Amino acid sequence: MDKKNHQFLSDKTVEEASRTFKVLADPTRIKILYLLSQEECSVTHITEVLNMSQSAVSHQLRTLRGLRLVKSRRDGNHFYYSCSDQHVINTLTQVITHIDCE
Amino acid sequence: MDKKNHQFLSDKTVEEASRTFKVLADPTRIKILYLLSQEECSVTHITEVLNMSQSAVSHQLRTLRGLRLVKSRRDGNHFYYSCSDQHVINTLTQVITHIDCE
DNA sequence: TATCTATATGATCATATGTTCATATAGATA
DNA sequence: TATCTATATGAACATATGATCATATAGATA
Repeated sequence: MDKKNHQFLSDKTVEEASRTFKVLADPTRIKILYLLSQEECSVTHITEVLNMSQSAVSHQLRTLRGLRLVKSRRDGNHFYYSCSDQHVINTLTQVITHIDCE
Repeated sequence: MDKKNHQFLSDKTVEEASRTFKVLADPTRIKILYLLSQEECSVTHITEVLNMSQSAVSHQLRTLRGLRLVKSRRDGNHFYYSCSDQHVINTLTQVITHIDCE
């Protein structure tokens, strides 16, 4: 039971890290975030590009909004979404880059 | 439907990224990987440090082994585990560092 | 050799999560 | 104002996942 020079993680840190990775663990959210990292998009546009149901996209956007990873602005009947957490985007991009360069 | 200068992700890339993030999404695996990133550990040691059942730890190690994120060596009755995917460790460390510096 | 220790693993069960379906709503338009 | 369009959301359902329990196994030791 000798405690060495470890950096122990607090439960809070672990939970927060888990939360971050959980968001990125879903293929649909990966696609949405990657798309939004390149341009602001309306829900309809996301739906068309990803070839998904409007409902599924909206639900995922709600999740992402709840975690403050995306933000939206209204223009008439359209809502335009964009990324609002550069760190998460960086993490996503790094992993994708690493995968693609193999 | 105008396709702009997007980097589109292949399904394979998305799936692979998802797989990576899924592993890191579980608190138990975060703790195990972080511990192993600091020192090689026996299953018993992990079990004690993380205060978890031997079975739960073994199951997670099996998962991690299957994804080649950890490797093990035998010494008599003990199995010593260590990390074998530095990129995943880097990703984990970066996210944790970002969380802790806030 | 009988037993103990360290580890692995299959089955089961509860929980979490993502999609679909149906429906609600606000702004635009006829 | 009636209707259409874009988006949001609750309910229901199927699937995935992690922990536990019971048990198996190989090496160490009495």
